[in-house]
Amino acid sequence: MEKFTGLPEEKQSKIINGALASFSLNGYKKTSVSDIAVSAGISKAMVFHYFGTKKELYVYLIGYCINLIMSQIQERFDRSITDFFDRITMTAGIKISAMEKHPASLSFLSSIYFEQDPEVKQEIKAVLAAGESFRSSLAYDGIDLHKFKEGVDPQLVMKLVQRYTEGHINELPNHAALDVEAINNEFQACIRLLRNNLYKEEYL
Amino acid sequence: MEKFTGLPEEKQSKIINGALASFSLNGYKKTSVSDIAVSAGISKAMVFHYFGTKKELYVYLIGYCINLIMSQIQERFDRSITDFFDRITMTAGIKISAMEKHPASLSFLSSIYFEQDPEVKQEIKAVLAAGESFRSSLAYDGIDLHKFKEGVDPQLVMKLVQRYTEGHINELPNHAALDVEAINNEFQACIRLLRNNLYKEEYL
DNA sequence: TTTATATTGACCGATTCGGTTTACAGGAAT
DNA sequence: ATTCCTGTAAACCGAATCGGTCAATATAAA
Repeated sequence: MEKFTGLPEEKQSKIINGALASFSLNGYKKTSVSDIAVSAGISKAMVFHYFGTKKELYVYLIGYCINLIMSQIQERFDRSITDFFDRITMTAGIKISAMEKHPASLSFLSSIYFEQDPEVKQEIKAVLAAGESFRSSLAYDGIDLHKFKEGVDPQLVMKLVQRYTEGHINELPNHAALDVEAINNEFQACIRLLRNNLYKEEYL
Repeated sequence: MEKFTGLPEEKQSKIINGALASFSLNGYKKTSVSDIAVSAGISKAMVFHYFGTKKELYVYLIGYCINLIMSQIQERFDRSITDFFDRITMTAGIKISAMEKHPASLSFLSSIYFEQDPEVKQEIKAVLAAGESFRSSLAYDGIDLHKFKEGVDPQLVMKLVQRYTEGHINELPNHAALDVEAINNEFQACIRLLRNNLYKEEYL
């Protein structure tokens, strides 16, 4: 792997982005190393020279993308925000900016969620399990759950909001940059609605 | 092909939907006939028995899906609506209901738009060209273009609206049935906005 | 039981797969 | 000039899979 990490950064990016695009588009099994080589503008032999096997490349990409968004999160995450909905708004903001800066990595990470090939399923499951607990800690740690009305399950609210933001983020690449703000506004309006109806009156 | 069209309808559907799903997911080249057979619950030999070749199957699916949405359109299209925005609202309604009734066909038709394999590119180009003029006739034939303010290009407005509805329709499968109405409302609000700002005052 | 048909598993040559090996181009050191 | 690296790709490998065929079997009508 040092063979690869020693490369000039620009070349690394080209290879990584080529591989990410190929895998995102067709999944693990249906993506051949030749595809990746063509998409990265190098020969097939170089892919093996750099990464050893197709699987090692795939696993490397998973780690690479996760590191990328992890650093994005650590850079912008503000643990001092303890309000449930403010926290959601902040994490959504991080997601959107990550989508703007590293679209290929994000779409690759969503693609691994559906990957079924037994050759990599294990590795994905592990990384996804780890990510799950991390994500829920981002959403819940230090949050004032007592602001909710009785009978309201924050976990359920989280699921709801999650699906909603997913839809919006999927839509993002289809729109020009100008629309992003409008989408954001709509998102915030939705959050406001939920807060108004799910919080106890004294916390509005 | 009569081998296939003579089959009980339910079996035909299963095969068609399996093939549509496979092709939509992985494109022409990356979809093997074995994939389709598994997805349709029959043996690979039967696919060839029914359709002759992989390409014939693909071309048949294109025709099948186009017939499907064409009949949907003819069933619900109202040529007497001459207002530009009313016409758009109507066609969007048709699209959405088609998406609800035949999601696999719709997603297959969007996938052929990006298909690049030379074995089928020609056929797709032909059918797409024919569709283009048809679609523009749906949008423009008999429309009162003089309602627009001077300097407003209806073609441009069409492009704008088209992109907007695309985004919403892509989002559709991600949401529960209850959300569809909300999305529709938002769509109509957008149309209203455009009409208010692009029509001459005497037509508001 | 015979006959016609629906269906498939096994098979074909060709291609492509993941992965290896060899050969070559060019710079550094001798 | 020659040796010796090193980064790179073309050619190659056996195995798997491709699109497609066919002989054989299961099924049902006669």
